[in-house]
Amino acid sequence: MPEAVSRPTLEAVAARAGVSRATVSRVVNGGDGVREPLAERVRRAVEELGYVPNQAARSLVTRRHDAVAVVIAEPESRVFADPFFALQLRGISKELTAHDNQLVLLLTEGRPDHARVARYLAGGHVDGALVFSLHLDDPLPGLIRDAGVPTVFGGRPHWSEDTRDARPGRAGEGADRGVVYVDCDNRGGAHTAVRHLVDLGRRRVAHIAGALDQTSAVDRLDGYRDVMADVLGESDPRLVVESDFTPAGGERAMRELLDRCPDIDAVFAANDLTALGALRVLRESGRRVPEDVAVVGFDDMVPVAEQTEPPLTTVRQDIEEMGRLMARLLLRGLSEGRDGEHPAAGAQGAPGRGVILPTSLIRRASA
Amino acid sequence: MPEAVSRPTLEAVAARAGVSRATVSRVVNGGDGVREPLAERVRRAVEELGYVPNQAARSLVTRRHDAVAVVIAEPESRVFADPFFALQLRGISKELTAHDNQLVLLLTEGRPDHARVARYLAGGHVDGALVFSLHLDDPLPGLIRDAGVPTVFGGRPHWSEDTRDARPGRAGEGADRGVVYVDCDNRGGAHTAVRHLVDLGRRRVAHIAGALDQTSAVDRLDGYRDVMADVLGESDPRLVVESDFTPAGGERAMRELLDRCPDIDAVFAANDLTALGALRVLRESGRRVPEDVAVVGFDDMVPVAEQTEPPLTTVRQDIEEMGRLMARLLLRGLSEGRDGEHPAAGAQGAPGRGVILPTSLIRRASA
DNA sequence: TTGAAAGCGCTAACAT
DNA sequence: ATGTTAGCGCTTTCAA
Repeated sequence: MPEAVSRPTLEAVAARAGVSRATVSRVVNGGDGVREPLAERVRRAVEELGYVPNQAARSLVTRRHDAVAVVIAEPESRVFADPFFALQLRGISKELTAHDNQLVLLLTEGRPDHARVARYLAGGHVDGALVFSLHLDDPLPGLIRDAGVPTVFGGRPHWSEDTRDARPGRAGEGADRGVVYVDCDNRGGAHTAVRHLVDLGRRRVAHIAGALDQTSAVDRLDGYRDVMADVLGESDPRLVVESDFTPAGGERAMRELLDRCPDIDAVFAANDLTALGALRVLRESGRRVPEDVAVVGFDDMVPVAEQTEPPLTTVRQDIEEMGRLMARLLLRGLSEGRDGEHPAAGAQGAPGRGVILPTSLIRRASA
Repeated sequence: MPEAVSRPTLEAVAARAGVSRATVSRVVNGGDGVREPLAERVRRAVEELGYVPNQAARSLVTRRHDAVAVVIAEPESRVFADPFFALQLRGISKELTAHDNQLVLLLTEGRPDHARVARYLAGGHVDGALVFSLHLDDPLPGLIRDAGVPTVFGGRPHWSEDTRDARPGRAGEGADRGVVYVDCDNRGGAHTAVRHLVDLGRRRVAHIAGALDQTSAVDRLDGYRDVMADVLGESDPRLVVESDFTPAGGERAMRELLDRCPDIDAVFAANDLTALGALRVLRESGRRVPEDVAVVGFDDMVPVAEQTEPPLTTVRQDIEEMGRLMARLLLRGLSEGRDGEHPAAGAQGAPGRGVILPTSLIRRASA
């Protein structure tokens, strides 16, 4: 297989078309200000020579890269293993592609990688970054902020000071104004799920929470509490167990719950995987689902939710759309930054801090 | 948040260190041929200024990008949705990172994207490509070949003319010599799985094949046939059904199989998801697993395989390692291409055509 | 061992 | 509307 041979340059195209480099450049970049017959000649020359612009040369002068970094921290964690990220990436990819941007994927595992990523971003290799921050104590988001790269976060960062972070004493504390992020309505979705259980007549509704160092877990817990407080005046703290978003964790939590309160008549699990574990323990314990205990999950990971026994009622979020939206927000911010507007605002401009996507309840057999 | 401010240049570092640009360049790139005291001064200046080389400028002259494209065709398909790709990406990412290369992710959906990807690769934006080709009729691999970019394939391409493609009349036909690819030992893994079932005393062993336009499905089928022919002299064609790697497909196939041959005493499913569907139908039909029918899957997608009832015996492949290996092969080919050697060989050099990773049987309860 | 200088291929002022 | 020209920041001969 041949090495990449030297590609034709602008110069070559210009020679072939009998025009100057500037003219070719104009045609190649949108071509306004060039009379049609000439433009056509140039286009033909481009075609004949198979000319493709050298991006490096172009970036050198424009200081743009038409490339965006996607940073995913700790791919070991559950998140990367489930279809979640695949879908999100797909959404991001579609949007970037539609705007002729490339996707540079940065996966990190641990500290040394953080520095590497920060350096890369600070190095101005990409025009912006889409960052998935997962854990409360993750230093990466901070580093990235410091790198001064326009950024949109996936999932509410813990320092977002958003009002939906209902925990007193946290909101606003050390927070940044103007952080742009996209998330699904975790709290609202949880609300819907628990409401559904309550509407079914259930009163002893337990919650298996996710890892509470992730905002999604916290928000879902808050949504659960909203309803419980609303309906029952107060929620029995014994009905909540923290878990870790995994099936094994779900099993452990369910056992603990059953141990504490054998009279549970419903469970809202922080995600579908957790629900999977819970279902198994419920079955082992001789309880029928949904007759004895109704179960609702979160995520609607279809391959999982449809295959459980019974099929899982769960809260769906449009994951691909989240990805697409993140990319759109970033690109919009970038182009605004370029077009003057609020040059200093970059991606963190007008659109406001966070965009929350709606969720919906998918009813199957488990509740 | 500030826009990316103008970063310090080589020039600035040179001025600060009181040396020429050339000297700084030397130090930054490995620094041989520069006396220690000077080199040290340069390093300090780099440090103080927070200098990061401008990759565009560098690429412009070196014609290298230290970037590799990962092309994944049809992310709609099952492949992208399951943890498979996430793991593979992780392996690739680790290896690339270790060699200071960036990962440019190219996801495609359909024809228009093919052209786009081909153009991108031909445009010389990256040094090489890692390509996942899935389907027999996928034009992408061919386009990529024509683009003249050093490439390593993930999974045996259908035109690999490898000897493990046992189907007569196919081998060699229109094939390329020297295609580099990495795959797991699909045929051997299938062999092991079926052998295991036979060793358990099963004789009516059925196979639910994957989509036979993918080489992995074909190779697994071949492995199954190897053993059946070996043990029973010949395999009953009614024991094989083609499916599609999905749980729903597995259900359909299992029904069909049960219909044709109610006396089946074992099933080898093309992957774990298929096995999942098969298990459900088996249970519905009143058969016990493994007592009445033993079941073996393929992939060892842990979250699935451990959660089935009963837990699934399956063939494991080291997916992350496959990714890592692909990247390693490509980078090696690239550096050989650069260092002279067989400049024309590029990534398709000495290492030979395909690298096949071993598989292993993970025994759980289903067989 | 170090420095000076010539581009890499492109865009964007500025001329015409 | 088109051409001329001056770099973008870097590596890499070539000279010293």
